[in-house]
Amino acid sequence: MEEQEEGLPPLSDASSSWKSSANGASISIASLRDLCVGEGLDWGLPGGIGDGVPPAFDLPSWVTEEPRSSDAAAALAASSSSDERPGGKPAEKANTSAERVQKGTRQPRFAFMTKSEVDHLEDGYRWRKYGQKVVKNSPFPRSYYRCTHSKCNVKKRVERCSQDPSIVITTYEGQHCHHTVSASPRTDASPSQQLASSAPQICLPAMQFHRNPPVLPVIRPGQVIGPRYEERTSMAMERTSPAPTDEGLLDDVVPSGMRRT
DNA sequence: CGCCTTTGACCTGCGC
DNA sequence: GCGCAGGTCAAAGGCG
Repeated sequence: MEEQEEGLPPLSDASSSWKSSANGASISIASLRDLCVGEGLDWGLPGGIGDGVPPAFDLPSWVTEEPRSSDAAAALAASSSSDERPGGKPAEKANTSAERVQKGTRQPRFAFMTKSEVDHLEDGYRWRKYGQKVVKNSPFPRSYYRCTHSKCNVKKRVERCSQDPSIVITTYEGQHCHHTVSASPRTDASPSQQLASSAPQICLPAMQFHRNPPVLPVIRPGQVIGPRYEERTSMAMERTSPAPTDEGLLDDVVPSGMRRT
């Protein structure tokens, strides 16, 4: 993953975020490509959906479709090798590493950086927490969620940035096979009402970026992103001038009924 | 009662 | 082969 440093844009203008009108949480998006660098976190933000930030480099193909390298394949395979083992019984797991890799590489993954005090961000879908793990070099546990939709195997991981506890990192993996949250019997509110009443909110099932992936400038480790972004945005999920290519994207990922305009 | 979170155990991959 | 780390399972308990 050494080549990731090539062609990276200056950091100063590389931002894209939304700010929650409810609690001021600012939301950014990063690529898993950046998440995978581990210790030397290079947090990417999609300039393509920022406020006028020009695309600086193209996403590697593996971010959205397949790994482009063995490292990426391994990373993806390792994290998603059990995607298709309902019940998690060993006998149901892929029998060979090749099979596991093949299964594991099909899930597009994207990450959001969110400046928020709450860990689990309402994004329009319903999630069930299935695990929590303390990760190395981070004082904060990582939580694992799965979409509650019966036929949807989208997962997401939520963790706090060890360098800035105010930042929540949400990594989506997979692609929703349904459009939006199915109203829970437990809640009286409609999905849009749930969205409207909960915050911070992100309405970007990021895996749908695979059709129109954003480009990702990078934030250096330790760089504080929150306040600066908050200065740049005013409303949650509201963008005054989406990039032309994002209009369709926004339409795709944020059902019109869910959008707050 | 159904859904959710919590949490310890287990599995797998990887590096040494 | 062993240990570590990440990811997942599943039982137990809580909550509305």
